[in-house]
Amino acid sequence: MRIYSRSGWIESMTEAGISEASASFTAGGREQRLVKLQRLVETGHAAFGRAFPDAVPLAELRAAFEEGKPVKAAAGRLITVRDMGKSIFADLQDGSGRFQVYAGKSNTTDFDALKFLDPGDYIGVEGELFVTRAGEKTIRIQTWTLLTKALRPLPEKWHGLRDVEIRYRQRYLDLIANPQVRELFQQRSRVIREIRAFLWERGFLEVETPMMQSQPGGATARPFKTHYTALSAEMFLRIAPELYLKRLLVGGMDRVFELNRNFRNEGLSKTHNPEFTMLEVYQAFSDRKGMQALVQDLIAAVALKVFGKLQLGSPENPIDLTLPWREVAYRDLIQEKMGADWHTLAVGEARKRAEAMGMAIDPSWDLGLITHEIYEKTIERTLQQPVFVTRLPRELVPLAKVCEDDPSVVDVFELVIGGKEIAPGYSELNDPLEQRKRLEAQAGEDAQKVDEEFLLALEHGMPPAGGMGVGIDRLIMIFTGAEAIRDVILFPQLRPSTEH
RNA sequence: AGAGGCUUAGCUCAGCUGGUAGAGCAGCUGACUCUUAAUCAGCGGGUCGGGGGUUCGAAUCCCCCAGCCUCUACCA
Repeated sequence: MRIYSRSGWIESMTEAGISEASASFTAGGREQRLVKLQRLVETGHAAFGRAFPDAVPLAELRAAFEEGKPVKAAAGRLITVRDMGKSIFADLQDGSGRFQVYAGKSNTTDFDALKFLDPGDYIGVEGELFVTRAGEKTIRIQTWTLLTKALRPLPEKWHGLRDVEIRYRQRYLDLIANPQVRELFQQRSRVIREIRAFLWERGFLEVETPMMQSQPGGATARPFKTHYTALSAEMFLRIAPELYLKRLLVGGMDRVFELNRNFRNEGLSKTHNPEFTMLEVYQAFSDRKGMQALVQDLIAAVALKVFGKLQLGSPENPIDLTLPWREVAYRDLIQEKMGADWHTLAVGEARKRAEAMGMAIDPSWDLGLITHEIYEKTIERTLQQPVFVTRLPRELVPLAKVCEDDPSVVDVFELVIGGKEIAPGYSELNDPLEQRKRLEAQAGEDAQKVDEEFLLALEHGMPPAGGMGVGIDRLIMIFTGAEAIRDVILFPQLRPSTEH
C-alpha cells in the first residue's frame, strides 16, 4: 500500500524491510512509529494535519475551568500516555502549559485508532471538561484529529534531558523536556519587549544600522571577516553599532537606540558567545550622569515588570536591584581594595604586590596597566550588588570625554552586577580633533584603522550626548540566575559537528 | 589556541584489579473504563564516540582523532 509517497517515508520503510507482516522493530521507535503512521492513514487520518483553528491555549482552559463546559478545540503534543485498555489518560502540552485528556471506549470517536498514537504526537481534541476522582481537571475527548505524527521518541519523561550537548544542539528537545527552559526564554522575550517599551515611552527611536561593515569600529575586538562578491570587497560583521548611531546624532536624531546582535571573533566561555545581543542608547544633550540614571531606571523597571520584584539572581548569588545603586570612582575603588598608598607606589612595588596575589604581570606594564589587570581579574568579580564604577583612566576608553576636573580620567561609568560588566556608559566625545588623536593613538598598536567617515561626520557637529550599552545576554543571566550565557541563548555557538 | 576531565541502549545512568554488555524510563506483545513516574506479565533493543595498538581475550590498558564540559588566553 502506497500512501503519501512524496516525502519518501514509505520508501524508507520498504528499504528497511518494514511491512505490515513483519515489523522488525528496532531501537528508537522510528520504524514502529512509521508503521503506526501508516495504520492511522489507513483508518482515515491525514498523515500530517493542516490548520486546527481556534484551539484554546491549555492554560486558558485551566484558568476558566468549569465542570461540564464544552471544549470546541484544544490542541497540543502528547507528553505521557496512560493506556488502561478501554480507558486512556494522557497529558497534552502546548505553549502555555499542560492539561490532562481522557478517552473512553464508550464516549470517544475512533477510540481504537488512539492505540497508534505515541508521546510526541500532536493531536487536536473536542470534548468537555470534567474533574476526575483524583481531582485532576481533564478534557473528556469526544472527537480527535491527528495533527502531527512524531517519528522520533521524546527524551525520557522523568529525568528529563540532561545531556548538555543535545540540549544546545537540539534545543527543541530541551524546550519540550524542560519546562523551566521554556519559561526562561519566555522571560527573555518579555525583558526585551519591556526594554523597547521603556525607551519608546521616553522618546527614543529604534533604528537599525549596518551589521556588515567595511570598517569595524566602536570597540576593540577582533571581527569576523566575510566577502561581498558583487562589490569584490572584504567586509566585516560589526563589533558594535556605536559609530553609526553617533552619525545619527549628527543627523539630528536626538534619541536613538538599537537592540541587536554584535559579533566578535573571540573564544567561548560561560560569559562569552561570539554573537551576542547588545542594547545601545544615545541621547543628545545628556551625559554620563544622565545615562547612569537612565540605565538604572531601565533595568529596575524591566525587572519589576517582568519578575515583579527587585530581588533576583540565584540563591548562591542573590542580587538586589533596589535603587539607587552605589557609585564609586575607579581610583577610590582600587584604594578601598588595595590600600590607600596604592596609587603612589613605584611600578616595581606594585608588580611585587600583584604577583604576591598570584597574578601574572608583564614586566613592561606600567602602574596603570597593572592596576587595571587587578581590577579586571580580582576586584570586578567581587562586586556582587549593582555598582557604577566611574572615572576610568582615559587610555581605556577612546570614545569618551575626559572629566572636566581631571583630564587623566574619562567621564564614564561601568555598571557591574553579579561580578560581571553589564553596561558601560559615557559622556560621548564630540570633539573631532581630539577624537582623531585618540583613535590614532589607539590604532598605532592594533591593525584597527581610523574610521575617516566617522570623523568626517563628527566634523559636521555632533551634539553633546550621553551613550550607553547593555549586554542583554548577561542582563538575562543576572535576572534569571543562569550561570552560563549558553543557557540564555537559544542556539549558542558550538563547534560544527559531523556526527549523527 | 593551551591544560585537565568526560563520551556505554532513544533518554537517565551502573559496569571494581582486563574474562561473552546491565538497570530504570521509552519501545513491542498481552491484561485492565478514573490514571497521573499508572500497574501487572512477557519480549526485543548496543560498532561501549571514531580509528589504531598491547593481549589468548579490551567498555576497561596505550596512542591518534572528534565532540562536549571546566579552567586559562582573546573580550562584553
